Order: sequence, then structure tokens, then C-alpha cells
Amino acid sequence: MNSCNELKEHINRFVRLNDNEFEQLLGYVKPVSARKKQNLHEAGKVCKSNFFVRKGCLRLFFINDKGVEQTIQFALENWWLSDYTSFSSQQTSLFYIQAVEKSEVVAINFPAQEKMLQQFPQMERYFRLIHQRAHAASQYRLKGLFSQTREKIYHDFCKQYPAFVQRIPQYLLASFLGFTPEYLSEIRGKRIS
Amino acid sequence: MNSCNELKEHINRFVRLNDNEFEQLLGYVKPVSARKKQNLHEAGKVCKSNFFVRKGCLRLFFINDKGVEQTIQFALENWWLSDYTSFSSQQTSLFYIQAVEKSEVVAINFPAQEKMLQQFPQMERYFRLIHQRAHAASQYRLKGLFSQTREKIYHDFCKQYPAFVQRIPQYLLASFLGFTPEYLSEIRGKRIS
DNA sequence: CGCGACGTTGATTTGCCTCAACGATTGTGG
DNA sequence: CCACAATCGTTGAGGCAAATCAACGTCGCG
Repeated sequence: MNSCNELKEHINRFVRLNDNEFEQLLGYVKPVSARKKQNLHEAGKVCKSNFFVRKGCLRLFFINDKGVEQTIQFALENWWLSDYTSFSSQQTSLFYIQAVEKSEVVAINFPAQEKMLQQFPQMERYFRLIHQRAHAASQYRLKGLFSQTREKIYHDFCKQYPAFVQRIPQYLLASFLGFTPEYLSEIRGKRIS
Repeated sequence: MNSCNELKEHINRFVRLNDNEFEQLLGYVKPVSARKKQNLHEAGKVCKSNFFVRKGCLRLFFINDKGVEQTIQFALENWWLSDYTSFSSQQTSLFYIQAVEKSEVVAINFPAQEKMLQQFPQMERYFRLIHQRAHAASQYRLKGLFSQTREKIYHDFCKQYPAFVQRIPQYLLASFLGFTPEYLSEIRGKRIS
């Protein structure tokens, strides 16, 4: 567990927590390793944990009426991810959480998080900032999706997150941007030599 | 300002704040009245305030490449709304905030909110819960938008928020669901006697 | 090596947009 | 209190962006 420096450093970017406090905080969380494509949570169950990505990448997705996977969001290093409806109400979820790559994450379940927040009230501020940032990101995600054409959506996304586009397979990018892998391939075929 | 009971009651749903504390908290905020279609914030400026809706309804939108307004989110009574990217970084915004109806809101600007959070740390928890809920709502909003057809998006939305569909004009609903007023009208024409 | 996962390409189809014109409703000033 | 304008919803014809379906090439991995 001394390997959770990523989390420690991330917390210290936003609030003060000394070494001793952080050691105690670690008592509330659980390290989890996930291989590529492993599900950390599945639809139909309560989403028990809030996940912090130390290494790798997770995604939140659901399966639509036609059986096609639709990706709601990705979480790269230093992002938290959960189905927050299910997590905070402890009701069954409609979403899946899956590792896009081999990943190292930290999981905290709901009762543990509540106790942790009681013991360390400054963590309320930390999570307030985390959720505020995530909320802001969602607003921009929606703006991106409302771009006029799918072609523009794709090019805008590439411009904004070039490294990320390199990193994930195309069919996942398609499921995130809301179109078919075939059409994404067609767009990519244009222009570029 | 004794008319801010809505805010007081809302805060007390999540955290404890006594009458005296609430009176002090009111020193940080500013009541604002908005008539229908009045802009409380405009693209190109810094989004100075975080808004709490006491009565009425606000919306966050932007204008796309073709000059069409696209609504990102609505805020009914007891919801907070802002462009959180702009608000928290104090950079210029790409969004507008407009009153859908005649509305009574409470505005708090960024420095005031920071001071208020310092004075009342329990408000960090309040806003943590507010943003967590908003983040959860965004996840479900995206799920809705990824429904297979526009027709299904509309019917699902009507089923989930029947009162809201009654309350707002159709062209705003169209701009929220991501399609044209004409097509929305066509969908409504089907089925119903 | 051989299989499965992933990306590509092309033919065909369709959901939804565009544009235009026309009622209905609201509200506003004379 | 009425006339006129603006706003909003509806309808229909035509067109296009993107989906669907199918087949094939390629790469990485067991």
C-alpha cells in the first residue's frame, strides 16, 4: 500500500493531508488490479465502489437496446470514476465499469467513504473539487456532442485530446463519440495521406 | 433577503446550519430577479456567479457553428447552475445562462463562495453533494442521448419528466434533446389521437 | 501457426435535417 | 379593445449524413 503515492500526491494538490493522516486514510481504501477488459462493476448490481485510477484507464458504459456498448466517460490516471447515482443511493446500476487497459486502481466503498469524510473533513473539499471538475467536464462533453456534424465532433476531439486518441482503440472512441466504427474509419480515410 | 427560505431549507436538507449562521451566509450572496429570456451570463465573459434557483427555471446553452442554440442543461427550483469551467478558473466562457421563465435566483460570485466555504466548512459537504448529484445527472443525461433513435429519446424523456415537458416550450426541449423543432413536432404527431 | 479481435471498404438504406409555407397563439401599442 | 406583429407549432417535399450489412485484410496473441 506504500504504492499509493499517486493518490497522496493528487489529494495534496487540492487539500492538506500529512503523512500520518494519509496512512490512516489508506485504511479506508482497497487497492485493485484489473487486466484489460476486466469488469470492475456490472449493470444490475449496486455500484459499491468509487474508483481512483493510479495507472491505466477505466471506462463507464452501458448496453443499449440493440446490444451496442455506449461509453459515457473514460477515466485516465488521477481521475475518479463511479456510477454516482448507484453509488450514492446504493441502488442497482444500469452501467458497467471496465478496464480499457491493464490498470491499477484504488477502490473505496460507500460506508468507508462516509467514515473517511467524517474523520477528515478536508476531504469533503477534495471531493467537492473533484466533482465540480467532473461536472464541468460533462458540460463540455455535451457541447462537443452537439457539434454540427460527426466529422467535426471527431476532428475537434482529436485536436483537444491527441494523446488520448492514440492510446485507445478506435471502436471505443466511436462508442464514446456516438457513432459506428465503420463511419469513424471512413472519416479517417479522408484527407490524411 | 428574509425571502431566501428556499436556500435555507435546501441547505438544511444536506448539512446543519443554524439561523445565525445562515444569516451570516446571506452576506455572501446576492438576490437576482430575471424576466423571461433575460441573460444572466453571456459567452465571451467570465462566468462570475454560481446561481441557485429559488423560483422559475434557468438554462445553460451555447450557439453552434450554424447559429443554432443548443441547451446543455436546465435548472429548476433548488438547483444550482453555472459554467463551472469558467466559474472555477475565472476564464472566459463559451456558454450563456438564460431565464426560461420569470425567475428568482440567488447569485454568489467566486471569491465570495471561497470565503463562505472558509467560514462554513460544512458547506464544502453541501456543495460536494450538489456537484456529485449533478455529475450523476450528467451521466444519465448522456445515457438518454445515446438511446437508439430520436423518437425513443423523446418518449423516454416524457416518461421520466412529464411535468417538465408540460412546463417548457417545445423548441427548448428540442434544443435540449438535440434535434429540430420540426422533427419533434413530427414525432408528437404520431400515435396520439 | 491459426484464431479472434480490430480496422477498412463499398453498396444500399433510412432517420433526420432543410427549407418553405401556413395556422394558432400571444402580446403589445395605438 | 382591437389590429398587427412576432413567436411558436405543424405539415410536407426533397436531400443528405450516417447507419446497416457484408466481405475482406491485418495484426497480435495463445
